[in-house]
Amino acid sequence: MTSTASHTVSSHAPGGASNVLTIGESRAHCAHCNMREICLPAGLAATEIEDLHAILGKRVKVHRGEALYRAGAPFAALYAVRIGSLKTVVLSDDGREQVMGYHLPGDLVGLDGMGTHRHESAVTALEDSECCVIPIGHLETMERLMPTLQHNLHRIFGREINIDHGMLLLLGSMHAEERLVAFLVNLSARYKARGYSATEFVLRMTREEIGSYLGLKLETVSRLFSKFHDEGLVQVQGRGIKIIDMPRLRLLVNRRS
Amino acid sequence: MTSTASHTVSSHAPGGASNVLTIGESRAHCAHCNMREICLPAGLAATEIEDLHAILGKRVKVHRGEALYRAGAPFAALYAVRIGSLKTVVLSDDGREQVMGYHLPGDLVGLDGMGTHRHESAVTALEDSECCVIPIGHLETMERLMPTLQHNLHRIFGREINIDHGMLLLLGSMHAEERLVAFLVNLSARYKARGYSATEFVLRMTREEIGSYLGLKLETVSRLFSKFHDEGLVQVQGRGIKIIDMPRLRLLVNRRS
DNA sequence: CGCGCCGTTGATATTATTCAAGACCAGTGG
DNA sequence: CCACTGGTCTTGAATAATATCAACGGCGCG
Repeated sequence: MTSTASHTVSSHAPGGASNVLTIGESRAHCAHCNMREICLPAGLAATEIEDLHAILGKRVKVHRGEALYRAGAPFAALYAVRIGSLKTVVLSDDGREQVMGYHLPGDLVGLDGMGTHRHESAVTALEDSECCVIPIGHLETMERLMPTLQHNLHRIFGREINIDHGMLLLLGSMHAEERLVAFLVNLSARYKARGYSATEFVLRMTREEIGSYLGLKLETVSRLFSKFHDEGLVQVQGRGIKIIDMPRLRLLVNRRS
Repeated sequence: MTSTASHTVSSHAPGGASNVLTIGESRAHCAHCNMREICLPAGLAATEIEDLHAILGKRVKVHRGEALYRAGAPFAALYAVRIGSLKTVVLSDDGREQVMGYHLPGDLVGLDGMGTHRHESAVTALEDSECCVIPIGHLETMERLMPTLQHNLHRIFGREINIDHGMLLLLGSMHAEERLVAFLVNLSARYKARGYSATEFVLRMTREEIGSYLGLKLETVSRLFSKFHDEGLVQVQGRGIKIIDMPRLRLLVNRRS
């Protein structure tokens, strides 16, 4: 992980001249991070953000396909996604793989380790990504000193639970079509909240991963995309998505039976 | 576990008003509660448990079929189940109901309110039940003063997330049969952890509720119970369950497609 | 260029749902 | 005591939804 990577990825890094050495060089600059409003420091005063910086570890870069952490790894930190996207995956005993989360910049990952102090699932980069490391020991200390941070953390835990409940509702009570629509609508909202286009985005998961995430087979996902495309709801070109008729999409999520 | 109800509530006056009845007398006695080892105070020193008592609200009694809280209610407290059993339910926009949790004594419920400060789901008693109330404001204060409590809470949050992930795995990748077996095996383990029989227990949910919980229809649940019964895996008599062949059950959970 | 992964599409099989009928059971009132 | 009632549970047959199997096209990459 401390591997001083051979090349810089930096789609964001200003000025090429800046340190090629390591991403750890600069601690995360929450104050200037685009995601500060939806990430951990949301609502913190400037001075508090400084305090928070004091406990941040170095950032880590995760190449596409590589793991931020694997199932069974000791729980040492939470991670805030800064750039890129990642998936949370669990492997059942018999080798079946299930995608349980799809994480965009600003999301906090790693919470699955809090219960047992070991990560129960693995997190893998879907593209070259970068995460801020928040060592858990330091975080707990800081939390005791900063009620706002404590509160933020609780909010984030709660949000995580709500997200999971949303997925339970999706998997437990929706048809294939509704699931995929809900997935698209949800993604749209999340991209919008992050300042990206709500109508045009690129999926970072294969059909198989999307299927696993939604409890469907990859063929079903593919067929549905084609269907939506034909019906003029969404333009689909491989992983490129352009939402054409959002109102009608929303109707589809809650159709009866 | 018929918890010495020496101080049970004086049956309230007729003309019942609120569905939730607070118990005036005794604060919860964690120190003597059968569930202390799996509940919030697990691992706390005796003096710490006393401190924890200081912030506990009154206990509440919830009659079968009534709500501990409803969706949309302001988030004011967490609740520890003391006696009985409850379900967590969400109602989707179009009126579909989905059971998302089945709670036994020792479980902490109400965490779904942490994200937005409103409960996103409702919790309803499946039988006459009793919960300890832990006001959230007091809890956050206490948490700052007691690292052990803070840590316990984090563990519980994490456990909750792991439980949800388990359900996601179940709903996302298991067949009907596997789901129902996993449900039984899980229940068995939870009853065992609480000092009850691991092989004989009574379901507190209807077939429909179980189906909702597992993403199946009630008829499917019924058929599968009959099938398991015929195969000598489980004796099923209405809601009475007696596990006959646990090893074979375990095999069924992870059968390859 | 050829190879491997990914995505699409069709035909078929399987699984679970839906619709329907009736049994069971506890509680209620005549 | 019995019949009645409403909710729950079981079971069967028909149906719909999704998975599976299979073939092929495309794209990126070494």
